[in-house]
Amino acid sequence: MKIATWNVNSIKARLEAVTEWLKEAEPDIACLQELKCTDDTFPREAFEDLGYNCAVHGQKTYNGVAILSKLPLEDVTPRLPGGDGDDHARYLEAVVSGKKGTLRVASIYAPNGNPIGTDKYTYKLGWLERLAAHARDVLALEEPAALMGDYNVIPTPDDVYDPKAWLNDALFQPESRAGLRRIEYLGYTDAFRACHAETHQYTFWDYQAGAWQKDHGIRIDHILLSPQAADHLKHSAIDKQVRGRERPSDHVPVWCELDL
DNA sequence: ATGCCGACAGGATGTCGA
Repeated sequence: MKIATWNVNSIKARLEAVTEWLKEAEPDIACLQELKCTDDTFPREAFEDLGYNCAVHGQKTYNGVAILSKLPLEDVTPRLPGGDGDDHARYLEAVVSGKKGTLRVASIYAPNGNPIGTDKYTYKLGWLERLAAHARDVLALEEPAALMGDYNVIPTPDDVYDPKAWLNDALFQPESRAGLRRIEYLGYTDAFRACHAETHQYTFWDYQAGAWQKDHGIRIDHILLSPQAADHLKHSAIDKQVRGRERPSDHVPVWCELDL
């Protein structure tokens, strides 16, 4: 089973790019983030025509997450537990049944958190804490699970072209990195890191300052696997070439293959 | 030190992203 995640930065602006990539990459499951559209304006027909079922948790202008799946989606659940009053559409979870059992998948769009020292940064750290608490509950189910999406966290200095340039950014703060690490230390595996020893592999390049041309990227989109899923991990990769196409998202797809 | 670019809402230019 091939599962993927991609922050598309507006599904309306990216519909052609996304359908083109789906046709060539042929993931069984694709988690999308930053739809920037409501449920009723999500272009589900375009994906259903390619054989995908759609679960959507949208929001006008900001955020919005979806799960596309060639297998039927069950137990579709939007929103992280806790965080009363949090109306951001940043989390969507569902269960699919494969040939060898179920896989729980989550499409995640963690807050950016900039600038540091503001309530946006506090919100980011609190959101990551809520995610960790939920990840712990998912882990207790002792089943294959993949929590994947835009975590908006650079895990280590090896995941950024120039660590010094990001020292004052919310994505690279010790507290942000600890928030991601806390989830990994519960027992989750970073699928890409588990498959690749080489450093400086990126999933995001800013639109500005020729970041793509200079390979000034950061790795912030991650697939975290529960032990029962990691046991079936075969391969993982970043579809970097997508960033060089017409009207690209600033993020590219990350995927992994599970023997499920 | 700040903007660079791009999407959105709205109908000019400010907000947000990372």
